[in-house]
Amino acid sequence: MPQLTLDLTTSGGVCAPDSGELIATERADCLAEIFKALGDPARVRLLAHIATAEHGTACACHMPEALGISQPTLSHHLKKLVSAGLVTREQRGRWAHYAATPAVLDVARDFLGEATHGPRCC
Amino acid sequence: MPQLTLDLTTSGGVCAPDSGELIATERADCLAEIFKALGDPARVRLLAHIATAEHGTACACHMPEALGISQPTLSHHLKKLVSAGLVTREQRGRWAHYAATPAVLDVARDFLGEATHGPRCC
DNA sequence: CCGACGTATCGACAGATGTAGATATGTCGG
DNA sequence: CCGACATATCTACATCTGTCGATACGTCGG
Repeated sequence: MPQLTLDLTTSGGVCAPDSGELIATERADCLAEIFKALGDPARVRLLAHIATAEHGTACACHMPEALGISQPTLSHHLKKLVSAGLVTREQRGRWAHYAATPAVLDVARDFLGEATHGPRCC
Repeated sequence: MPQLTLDLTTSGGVCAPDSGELIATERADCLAEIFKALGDPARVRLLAHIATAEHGTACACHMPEALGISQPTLSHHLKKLVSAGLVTREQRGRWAHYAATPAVLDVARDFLGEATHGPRCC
């Protein structure tokens, strides 16, 4: 059912009609998924740990003790990061190595940049 | 019960000892709170809408219809954004105007930048 | 082939979250 | 002072999330 009510209220009021942009639902969903994956302290530390590792990749074997979480919990968090595309998983023998995905990080960073710079007036 | 089993497994294994940095718990909590506030499509669109508004501030009055959500839900989301420090609230008469907080956005953006650039090897 | 090991999945549970209707609070116009 | 209006809070509820013990899966060494 479409909104047929003409909002004449705005013309009578003082509030400006509206000027902010509305980003597409798909993009909002995509960004929200990325940010949701980072919405946990354990995963924030995890990503930082992986991204700053020596060769850009980190083995999962030492993470439980390093972060103070159980191994199933670690696996759960890593799965979320992988699902969001923030990190990639590579099996090497019996060890799992994880690496950050700069492209996806940039997607989030670009959005924050747009929001920071505000309306491109000047 | 403390773990008394000496993990000599690591010395016998092939996996590198560990090199990734561990960021402080406080910082991880702070970042996670920011990202969690952005971990919802409605709030992502909300922030984009506010940040791209004409004078950098947006009135809440048109947001429910613009985003297709109810007024209590909008208020709930705005409260989350304010709590995380991503936006600030200013009451003007009977309207509430919201503005983005670039400093907090930069905190999140800087973290993503660190994670993107990976280990500062070169 | 077997046992040790690293990792993922399953099951369960407490707690958090998104949503909207009903209601309260506060502000303006008359 | 009262009614219209913008916004926040309260309440309720279904769903999601984080956590970990138990267990299954896959890989290696012997």
